[in-house]
Amino acid sequence: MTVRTRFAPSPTGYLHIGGARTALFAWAYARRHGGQFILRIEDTDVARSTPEAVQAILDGMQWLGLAHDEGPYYQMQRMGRYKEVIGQMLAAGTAYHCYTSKEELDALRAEQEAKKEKPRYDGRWRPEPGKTLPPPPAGVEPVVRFRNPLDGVVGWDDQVKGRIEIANSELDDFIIARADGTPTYNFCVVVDDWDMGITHVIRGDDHVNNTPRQINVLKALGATVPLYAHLSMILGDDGQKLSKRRNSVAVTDYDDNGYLQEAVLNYLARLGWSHGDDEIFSMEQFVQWFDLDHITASAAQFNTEKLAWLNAHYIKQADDVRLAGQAASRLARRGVDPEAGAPLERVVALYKDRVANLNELADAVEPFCVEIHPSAEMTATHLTEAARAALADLRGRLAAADWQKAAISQAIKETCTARGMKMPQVAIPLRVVLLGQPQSPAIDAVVEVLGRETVLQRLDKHV
RNA sequence: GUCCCUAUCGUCUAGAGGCCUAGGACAAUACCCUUUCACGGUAUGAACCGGGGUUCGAAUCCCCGUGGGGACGCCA
Repeated sequence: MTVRTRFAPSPTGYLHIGGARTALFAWAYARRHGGQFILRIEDTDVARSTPEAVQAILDGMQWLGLAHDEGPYYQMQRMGRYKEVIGQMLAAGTAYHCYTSKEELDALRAEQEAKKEKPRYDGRWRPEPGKTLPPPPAGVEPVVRFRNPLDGVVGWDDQVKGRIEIANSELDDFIIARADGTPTYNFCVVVDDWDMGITHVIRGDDHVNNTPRQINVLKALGATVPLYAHLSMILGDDGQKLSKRRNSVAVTDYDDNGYLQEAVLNYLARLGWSHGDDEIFSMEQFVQWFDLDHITASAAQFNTEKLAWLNAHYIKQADDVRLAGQAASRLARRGVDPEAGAPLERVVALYKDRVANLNELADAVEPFCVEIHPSAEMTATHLTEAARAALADLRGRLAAADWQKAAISQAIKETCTARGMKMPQVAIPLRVVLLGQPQSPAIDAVVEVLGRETVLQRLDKHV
């Protein structure tokens, strides 16, 4: 049996970080076992689903590199099939028409809540041997309800949480088709998972409570029940439920915020799953190692600092050309011409082991591309008379120097000696003049990469 | 209210009865490196939710509390 997993988001918003992890795990499981990963768009909520959201999900999946082998399937395009199955169930007696109005249902619910009972449908239209149903009220379009078993328990061996059993008496006859004939979620999922031959349902644990209902329908249909693995939820940095207001929830936000895909993927993989003490690993390794046995059953809190650490790690590893491209596009977005200054690949090489994200990298690179304007405060602090004199001295030496690190370093050292100054007393004012900041990578390397023309020109502005 | 899930350092986690005086990682602290700031290196502090069992022995198994989460829709 080949493994078939699926990711089934509803297109009502962006691909959020929790969904991304679910997708990652389902994808990895299919890859691990040489199976197929299927993408299914659950768009039956016509009021909330949008084509933009579908696109956002597709974009998010693509950014992460989670390619699907089949799909995307759209539930709205499968209406005929759902109706066909509903017809079969009605004929087989595993489903029935219910004429209870929404008002009656509300009243029933209120009554049950008043009695501190679990709100549930009371089965008034459920056909039973020897039971006489009232005549269908005129002009009322019925809903279709699933005829859930009355007793016994539904159970499954959850691949993450272990054995879960729920008494059928806890379940009621839920609606599988609305009065307008459209099928409902719990029913569509069942038909889809069945038709698509899904072997492993890997999804968020907010679906644990849907699972017994779905299993009952599957059984009524004579379908094979897949294996279920329910992933616990991801909490925000603050330990609260993820919210759009407080957290970065859309995966593409991470792109905007300067994160590399491999950092996000590695972080997500490690959030709720582990492989011994391994913290840093490639997607190839992840796919080789991934299993359902090492998934945590409890909720995990998102830790932005750890993500940042991973991101810094992957930036250090990244190819200079790739980083230069990233810096260039981020600069361009700020209206900075990335071609205007020193060669980006060389600049980026200077900063790649000092920054935690791509936006910081762009910040660092920017002074190499645009005219800089050190603040008055900055110049007042660092460009003292002595400093200016030293820089003037250095300018002369640099103008004549061979343009390579060793010679540049030599020129700076000579200036120090000539002026009777310590290295930082020259290097820091030089940084301020060249980059507008008192800190930078090794000053000789900065000078070299910036280029003679720019260096002399910036020196001239201040000395 | 009912049902379901869950509980190891601040955080992510290792741990499947003795290997645990509980390991790793992020973060924190200290020191080292250093031409500034970073990076890097070394070290330190930091946890088994509480109570009962079971057992020669429990972080690991069971029960009860407590905390957290979820579900109870003609939403998905």
